[in-house]
Amino acid sequence: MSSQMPTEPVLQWYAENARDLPWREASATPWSILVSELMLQQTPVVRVLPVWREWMGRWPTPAALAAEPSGEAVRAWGRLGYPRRALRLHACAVAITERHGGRVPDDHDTLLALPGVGAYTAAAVASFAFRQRHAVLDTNVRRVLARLRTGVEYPPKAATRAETKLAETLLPADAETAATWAVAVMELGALVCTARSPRCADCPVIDQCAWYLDGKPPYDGPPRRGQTYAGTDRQCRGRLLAVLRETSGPVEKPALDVVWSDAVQRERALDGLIADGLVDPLEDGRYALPR
DNA sequence: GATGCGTGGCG
DNA sequence: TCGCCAAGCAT
Repeated sequence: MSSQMPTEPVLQWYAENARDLPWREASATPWSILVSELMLQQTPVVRVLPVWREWMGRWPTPAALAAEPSGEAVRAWGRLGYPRRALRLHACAVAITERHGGRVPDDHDTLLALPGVGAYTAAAVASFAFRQRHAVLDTNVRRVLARLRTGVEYPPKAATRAETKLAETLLPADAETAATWAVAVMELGALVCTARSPRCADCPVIDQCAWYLDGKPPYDGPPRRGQTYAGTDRQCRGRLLAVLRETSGPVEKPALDVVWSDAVQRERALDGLIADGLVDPLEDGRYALPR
């Protein structure tokens, strides 16, 4: 006999405990869901909420965003981090407007071809917006499955074939149920089966959790990545771009120079921002957000 | 497959 | 305090 499936208890838990997030409401559109997914890449929900609301009020359709300079998307991105995502979202809006009649595509492979849309985001939009049956493997789901079925505290750094197969095995046959299951497992990982201090007492499937039943053995693999930040090019880039975001028009070079003392690193970071299309060097020597 | 890419909150 | 972590993607 196969082991007990976690589907029903997780679905019931979700029905009773899901957060009221605006991109989950019935009024959410495929576009608003796509925007939320790009913003949520590596960024906590609480920080995304206000920016997402502003974006939806200002750019309710892909065409509305596509009509603006990409720099406006970068400016409105605020301090969400990884501002290349703003550029990619703008490029998404242009592609959707020009190639897909202004409608977010509902096909997984077509979604995958959009800028900034990888395996996770394509599956998430197909599932959440179009109620299709896809394995949606984000960091939350990977952690839940690692504990529940594999019996380890954390999943491997990079998603493996085995994880995908496992996720597909657990996917309910019915598409609508699968779509709810996908968001439910993700929510379980976000609220209960958390990385640092899991709230196992509140878990609806604790009775079948391989990790818990084995006494919650601590993580045993290679050291998990520690990304230093202070003094890095990333921090420098952030400082430079912040100046441009907070200024309405182009800025003079000295306005950029004052935010980072190491000139070599500063120039390298600025060149990187220009190469990424996040900063536009004007002919008069000033710098601006891109058109 | 390993790296680079922001930002801020929390244990 | 400070390392870890947060709905990844592109190269």
